Amino acid sequence: MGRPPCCDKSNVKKGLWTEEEDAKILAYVAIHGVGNWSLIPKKAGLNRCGKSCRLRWTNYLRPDLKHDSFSPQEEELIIECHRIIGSRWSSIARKLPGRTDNDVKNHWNTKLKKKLMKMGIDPVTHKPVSQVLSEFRNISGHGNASFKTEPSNNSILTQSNSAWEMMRNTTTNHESYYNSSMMFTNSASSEFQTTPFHFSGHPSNLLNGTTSSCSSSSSSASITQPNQVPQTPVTNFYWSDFLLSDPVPQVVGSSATSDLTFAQNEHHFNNQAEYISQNIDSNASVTCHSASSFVDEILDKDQEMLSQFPQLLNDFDY
DNA sequence: AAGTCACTCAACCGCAGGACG
DNA sequence: GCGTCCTGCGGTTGAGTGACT
Repeated sequence: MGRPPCCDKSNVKKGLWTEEEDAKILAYVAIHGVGNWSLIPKKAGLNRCGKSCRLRWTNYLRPDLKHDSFSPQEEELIIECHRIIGSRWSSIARKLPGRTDNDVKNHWNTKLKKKLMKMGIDPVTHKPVSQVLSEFRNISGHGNASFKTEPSNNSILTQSNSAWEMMRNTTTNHESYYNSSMMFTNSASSEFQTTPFHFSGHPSNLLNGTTSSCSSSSSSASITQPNQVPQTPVTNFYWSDFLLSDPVPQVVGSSATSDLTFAQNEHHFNNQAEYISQNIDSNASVTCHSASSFVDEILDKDQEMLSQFPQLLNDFDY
């Protein structure tokens, strides 16, 4: 027994909005304001679902929205936010005046993910692809060679859009743990090496180069392995500094700028992750092997985070 | 010119949670 | 406490469009 539909789907118009429909919503909102969207279609003379009206207003008609392309500063901010909180698009959008969660989500899926991948950075973990796969091997492998790394001209990125998505295809059990721990994992070495490799052995979908289920990804993505090796971060920031103020600078208008370059931001957050991992619990291993279960480890980490860094969570509406 | 493919982005869907009676 | 309504959210879809063959 599912939830009843919000309206009679068979009798409401769907698809793109016409100028006339937009005008009706604008006129209605100008007089009555927003709210009670379920009644707006009837009152405004629209044959649309109320939910659709709200979405049209929220994502397109709102007068405070920006309809121009994303600035480099906005893109950097999205990447930074995504690194910290993941795909909480509404939270990220709130840091970007004039942008909606839909805008941010679409821009991420169509542009920024590819941008990161071209840099050899996994867009899910924001770590170098080779490191992500190496760590995954440590977690899941138990020493067996489900896949191995070896020099190859075949970049992993030619086979999949994301190392993370490949892993997700392999197993889902590790996902939540890995995702949550990634942010706080103190890398054994901060010197990342983007060693090209390819899989050998199962899973077959990896062998076959099957792309992920990501809807916006392109099967044509053929990205050469970057020669650049990310440099060892220079410690200029500490997590506690980060918490003193809003962890993510808000872009105010299109003229807003960030003092940090993209590369500097990479270092910025690497160091924050390193710092917090050292302070959360020196006794807690960052690997799953020391925990009784994935869930236990995640819950433990969450509790530690909440007790020691409440501001971090508050800033992102946890 | 026609067909195919990849990409973008507006819109839809289902679910979750809060407010309220 | 329960049911209903409303809103917000993240994931996904598909129409439109431009590039390419």
